[in-house]
Amino acid sequence: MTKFNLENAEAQMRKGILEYCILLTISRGEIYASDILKELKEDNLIVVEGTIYPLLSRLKTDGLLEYRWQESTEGPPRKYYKLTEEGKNSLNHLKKAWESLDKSIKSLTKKTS
Amino acid sequence: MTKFNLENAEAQMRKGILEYCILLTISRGEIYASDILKELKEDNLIVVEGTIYPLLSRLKTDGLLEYRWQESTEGPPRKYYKLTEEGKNSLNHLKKAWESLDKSIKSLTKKTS
DNA sequence: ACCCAGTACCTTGCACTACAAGGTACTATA
DNA sequence: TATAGTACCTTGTAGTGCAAGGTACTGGGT
Repeated sequence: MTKFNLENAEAQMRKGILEYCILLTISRGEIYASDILKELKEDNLIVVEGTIYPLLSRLKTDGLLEYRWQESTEGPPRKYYKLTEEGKNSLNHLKKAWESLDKSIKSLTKKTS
Repeated sequence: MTKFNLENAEAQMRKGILEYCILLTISRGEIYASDILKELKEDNLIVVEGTIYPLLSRLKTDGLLEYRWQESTEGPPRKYYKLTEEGKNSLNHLKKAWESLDKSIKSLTKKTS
């Protein structure tokens, strides 16, 4: 017997939005994975390492991101990511998609209340 | 070589939100699957049959929804769904989750611009 | 010299979701 | 008795996030 899992449902809600959030964060300037995680946590977005590394790799392979290595005095070298032109374009599209979705939900909520 | 697929990315964005949208729609009163689809399309939310039927079944199994059969003069009988008390509770939680997410994105966007 | 904590990268296997494609069955109309 | 329209449902696949684990660099303590 399955039981409705609210935490899971909320996690599902965050899915898919993540890509948009990461592109948004990188658009502010060069940044590396661990710091992206910290930034997102500050805005109450829960993400973990196992999620972000494969995602960054995929976005790099897809041509939305590029990176350079930089030495660190506090540990291993870091990969600093930034958006490519294509990445900036895609971010703009995702922004429109988000706004459209936001509008749809607001419309639905309005009808309901 | 994979290529970034914007439509897919936008579809991913809608994932997880769907459950919330369906509960919202049903909370307005008894309704059956095909009409839920029409309502969501009116608000620019793309959903298809193969998505909604398993989802409704799951929400019923989880105790968030209940339904009754009703004959139709225009075709086969329909399943009219409505929220249970637990369903109303979960909807409230999902609403809060959505608002939190919305807030996070707005905060991120603000920093960026 | 050695170990350990902290940082930063990455991979593998699993669970979950949406979708495409197909199927069943009822009604009304020609 | 076909055909179109409605409404239900299932199966297989692709894509995503996560938990858990692994590698490797730095610096501080003993």
